[in-house]
Amino acid sequence: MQLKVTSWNINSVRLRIGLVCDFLTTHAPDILCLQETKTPDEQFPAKAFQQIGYGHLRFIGQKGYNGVAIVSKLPFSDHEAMTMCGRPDARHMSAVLGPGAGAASGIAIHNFYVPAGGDIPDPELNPKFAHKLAFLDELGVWGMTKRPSDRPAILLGDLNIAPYEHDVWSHKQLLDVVSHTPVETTALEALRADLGWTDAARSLRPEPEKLYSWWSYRAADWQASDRGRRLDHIWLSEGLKPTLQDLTFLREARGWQRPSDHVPVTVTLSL
DNA sequence: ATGGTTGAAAGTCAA
Repeated sequence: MQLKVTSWNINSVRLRIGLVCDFLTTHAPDILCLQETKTPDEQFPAKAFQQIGYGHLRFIGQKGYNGVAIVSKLPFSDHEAMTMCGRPDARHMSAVLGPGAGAASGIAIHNFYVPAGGDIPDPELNPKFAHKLAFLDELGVWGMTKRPSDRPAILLGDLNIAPYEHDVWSHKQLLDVVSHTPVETTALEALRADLGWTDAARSLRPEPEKLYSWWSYRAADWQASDRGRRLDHIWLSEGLKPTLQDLTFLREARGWQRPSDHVPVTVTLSL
């Protein structure tokens, strides 16, 4: 079977439920992982997903900030929302595909929303940046000590870091801009490599090709200036690496009516 | 060096 999984920072799932449903009916991933849903659980638009064939939902949200969701055609056997950095931030949701998911059963999906980190790249001066670095530390500790290593897994989400030179429009100009500073990029790369994850995007489309998943709302013309960054990632555990068939950044989604500033990133696995 | 836009929310904070 083929398994299609999408990660998308939606920047309010209620505001963009129409776009999300259009995306699902057109591209039909088996699983969609959302970040920045900005929606308390009692207001999550579950029915809209259920009506178009996505009957298996796991979400955790807050009023106005953060929030993650896993929306799936395939059933789960288990799920968990980890509390990160001791805060009620709703920045993680995981689910394990259930026995009814065919060859995909047993695969764990980990959906993360890493803190953006504010503007000043100094943990002494900026508590948001300190929080981001602490979150990355905790992610590394979780990967080393808590994640079952015998279970195939996909780690994805808005990691808010563009790790490589060609993950940003100008490596030199962004070296002191939060999302591309050496302290962040080395921390992310270390925890990815040390834990044996494969970066799906760079596995199929290596540097120096430019790859972006986010373009600022502040650009006068995002398409013309094309000052993007690759902040959204899909990582595969060792065993899933040979199953990777395809990867797509849906750049056109940035040009939709009232778009998110992030576009959907999708992998297709052949199981 | 600064400003530019968006969302949730109802003045500002976060991104």
